[in-house]
Amino acid sequence: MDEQTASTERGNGNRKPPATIYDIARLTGVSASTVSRALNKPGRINVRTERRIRDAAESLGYRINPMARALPTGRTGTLALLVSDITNPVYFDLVRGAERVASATDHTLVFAESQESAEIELSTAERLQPAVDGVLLVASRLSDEQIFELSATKPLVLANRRVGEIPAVVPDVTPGIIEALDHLKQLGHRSIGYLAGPEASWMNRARWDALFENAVGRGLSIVEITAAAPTVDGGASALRRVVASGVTAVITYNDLMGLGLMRACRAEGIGVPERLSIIGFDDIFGSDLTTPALTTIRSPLAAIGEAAMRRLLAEVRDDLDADAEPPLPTEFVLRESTGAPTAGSPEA
Amino acid sequence: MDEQTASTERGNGNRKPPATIYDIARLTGVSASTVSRALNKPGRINVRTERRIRDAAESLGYRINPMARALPTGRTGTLALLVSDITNPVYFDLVRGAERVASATDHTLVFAESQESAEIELSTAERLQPAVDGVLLVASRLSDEQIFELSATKPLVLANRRVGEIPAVVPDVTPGIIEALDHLKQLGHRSIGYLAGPEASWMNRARWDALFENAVGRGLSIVEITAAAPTVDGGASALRRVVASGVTAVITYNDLMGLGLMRACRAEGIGVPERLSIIGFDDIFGSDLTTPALTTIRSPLAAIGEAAMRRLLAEVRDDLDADAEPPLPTEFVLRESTGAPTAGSPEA
DNA sequence: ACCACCATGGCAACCGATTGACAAATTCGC
DNA sequence: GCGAATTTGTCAATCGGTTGCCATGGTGGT
Repeated sequence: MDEQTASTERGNGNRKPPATIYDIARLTGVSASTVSRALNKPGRINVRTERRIRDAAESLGYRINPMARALPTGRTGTLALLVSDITNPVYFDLVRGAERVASATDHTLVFAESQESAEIELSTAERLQPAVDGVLLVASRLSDEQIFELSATKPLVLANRRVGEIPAVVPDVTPGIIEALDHLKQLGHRSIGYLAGPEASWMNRARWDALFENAVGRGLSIVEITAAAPTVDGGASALRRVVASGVTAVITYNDLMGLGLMRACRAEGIGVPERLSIIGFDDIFGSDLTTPALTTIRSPLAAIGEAAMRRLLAEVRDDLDADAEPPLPTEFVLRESTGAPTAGSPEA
Repeated sequence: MDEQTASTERGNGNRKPPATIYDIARLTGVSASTVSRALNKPGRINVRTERRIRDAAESLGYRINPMARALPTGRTGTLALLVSDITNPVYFDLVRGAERVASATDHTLVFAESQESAEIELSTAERLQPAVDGVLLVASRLSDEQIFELSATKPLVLANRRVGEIPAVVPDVTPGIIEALDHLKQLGHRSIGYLAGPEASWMNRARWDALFENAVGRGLSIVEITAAAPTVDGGASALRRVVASGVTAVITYNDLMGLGLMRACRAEGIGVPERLSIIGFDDIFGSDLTTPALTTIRSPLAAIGEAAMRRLLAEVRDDLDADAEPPLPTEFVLRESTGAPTAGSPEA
């Protein structure tokens, strides 16, 4: 006794089934294959016939069924973008740049987050892979092996991480860091702290390494300070350790932590930049809205998103050129959260 | 004779074609249809056979091909989410809530932005529709007719907008607004401004209407002030008009504009909240990081995203219940950008 | 006139999975 | 022990497009 029969009677209502190439074929009196060619292989079919077919398609409101097309061709026309945390403003511009390139090339972007969990990241990537032509992993937390395996199945590109020979797009952190260090040195700072990001983050390593290298070269002392999480709260709760370390300036793994640190300073009555100079990383939305506005090292996020997506498209198309990647330098953005240390000359 | 070891010869290299149910069938000595049933219809197949098949699938690293499945069934297992602007932090939590529900039900979320253009929104929606089971339109800028048409093709749900009988999830703006107005009245404000959002925004209308209704009922005077854009810059550039209007407090269409207004005040030396009280809308990321921190009317964005996605899933499944939607009240969040007007009692 | 050649359109075999109909094998009732 | 009921698994059609190959007819060169 199943009432299943009257499926579309009530409720959701009456949706007209979408038109197919067979409908167009019937309407114009040609075969389906002719319709298919008229629509995709310009020139292959007589212009007048093609016109008729296009008109018929138009009048029927025809939209190609991407699934049906994907089956024989193997191309889905969609690309996946995986980030660790959507609510992290760092990815805004990156996502946006990627989206721009994707839609400019008539690709659909599927987007997912891994909630900072390597496990979720892996299962999500695996779930997505069969449905897309390629995957863009942003700041992946996976192990090198896992990434290699994923990359063996479908085209894969990394952003803000490097693994073996797998195509990757990463900014050059050095320029911004050099500027920042020079700036701090010139202000009179001698001892600098780095409020570190997640262990598993490749970018965290890259930043620390560049920082270390260049600080030492300039005769500045530098210490790594650990934090609970690369978030506002993580930055805030690290203040005690920062103070205890005795540094006069801190560079944080990202702006979120810088902002958190600043907030904690305010709560504790520690003047920024009088008693502590703070420099963030990334230049996310909002870092120029605080008081004082956050000095930071900007990553060219939109450009990274675009470049990574272009690289992925090349990979999908199996283009063998794609070498002319322009460099993506970071840039020091001077705002208000840095100043001379208290031991130096007093404010004018 | 397994030369498989040489995984990455050159270039993109040699990707092994993914396993199909036919591979499993061959390996286990049954037919493809048996494999299909073993994997999807628990109980339909002998348990021992099913076991063998599942093991074989596992060992081959089998992943179902969503395209191939979608063809006969008509179900793609993916849902589309369309927002006007990804870089608008307002959508963060909403997107996240939606994503959570989608992945909890094993659905893939496709995500796109319309860059505040109705035209792009329409074409994107049309492009996405054939590839998904349903569409979630957030704060759509389309006309009612266009939305009706889209909704005639596939299941569609609206968030932050209402059109006819189309399923929609919108917060109840009134509670937060009442609290905000009471708060301002109590501080001594008599004349309030509303810095308006986009003409085409349904939510802008809804907020203004509720504001107007309740302000009048409280004996407060209220004026609508237009702004160029619902952004930080739009808010900043509206400061002159705000000042000219003579109001002592402003409620802005969203936090972005509130933040912009605050920034402009700072640049002009206008004290907040001493000379102007500012209340935003939404409680986006960053609104508690400024100085002063922005008082705002919070929308339950994550809950909206979740509810909307649940509604969409019900729609897709053709569930006929789905009436028990809990209300989604806004909430007043008191921070530091509001205070007594200068004409009132001086600060203690 | 003869033939090569090109433009045009149709036929049919896929792509990978689903599912109704049915055959073979097994179990059960009496 | 015989037919009936129930499992268990196979066949073949189908979803909507794509594409290699072939058939047809017209054109032009010599």
